[in-house]
Amino acid sequence: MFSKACEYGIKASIFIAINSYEGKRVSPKEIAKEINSPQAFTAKILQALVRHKVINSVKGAYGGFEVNKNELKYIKLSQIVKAIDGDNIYNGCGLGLEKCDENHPCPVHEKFKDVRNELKHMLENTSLEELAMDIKSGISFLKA
Amino acid sequence: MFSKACEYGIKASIFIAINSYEGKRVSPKEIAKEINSPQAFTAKILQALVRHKVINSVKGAYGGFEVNKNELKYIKLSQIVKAIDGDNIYNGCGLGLEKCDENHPCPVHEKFKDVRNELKHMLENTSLEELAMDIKSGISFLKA
DNA sequence: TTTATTTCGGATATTTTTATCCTATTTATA
DNA sequence: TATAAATAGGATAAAAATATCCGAAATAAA
Repeated sequence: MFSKACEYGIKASIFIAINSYEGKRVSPKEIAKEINSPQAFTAKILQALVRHKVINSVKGAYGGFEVNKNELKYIKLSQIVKAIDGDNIYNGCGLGLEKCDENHPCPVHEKFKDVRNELKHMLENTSLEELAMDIKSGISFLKA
Repeated sequence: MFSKACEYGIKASIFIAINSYEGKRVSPKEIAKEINSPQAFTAKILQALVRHKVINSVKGAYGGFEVNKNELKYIKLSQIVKAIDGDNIYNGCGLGLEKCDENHPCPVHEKFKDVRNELKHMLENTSLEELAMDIKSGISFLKA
């Protein structure tokens, strides 16, 4: 469904959110340990999220990654997914046709709509804040 | 969502279905041309579908790929997807956790359920027959 | 201003997925 | 039985995704 890069990006963002909530910046090293991901690769993904302005980075001593605490509830999963995997999962054809729309649909175009809408709805209505809260309260987990 | 291999597998199966309906067997060459896919790679995928008994092959002169005309309505998309991409899209964790269930859920476990159920429902309730009919009647298309 | 710390970004390596090529095997028909 | 037409399957190749390494640039504090 999502690429490894995107999975790491989502988990990393949640961990950053938890810490930003408490005014702490975190490093790729801490993040990778907490979400059980390869550190250098994770760092690259964080860079991409910064470029897309999903999260913020502060260089130099006492720096690290953070998100604006007040924006936590407005940052949606969809932003992270689009930043890393692009919008193919939103707009791309389920069977990979270059051109696939109402006028020239692939065999599963109509059937796929419901799935895509459900996914879209989920991604656009799930905030980093709620995901972070669930981790904090022990309801969900970032690694096995 | 699906791998390229799976996309080819679905489109190939539909084309085979159309032809089997008319009593004709088809070759990887014809299939690849019709669904706009690399021929040799498509042939490998067809082999996999045969091994998983989704479609049938007949070797030698006048051979080719076919499906039992009478079973067309009972062959569901889910069988093709499982044969090629495995059941990860069904059972795998949305964020790639090795262990992710009700007792130890990933951050999106609950939210993901609806999406997965919608997808599962679609795959398990869509038959090769209906997809083939739509192509035959010009409602949908196998290539752009 | 120097130092230690930290992100940035280019280069490279590894693994997986996608794709190609060639030979062996099977089978219907002449 | 010989031949031509097919699929089967192993060996490679190419491309994309995943992962690692290292030096450059930025920055806070001593």
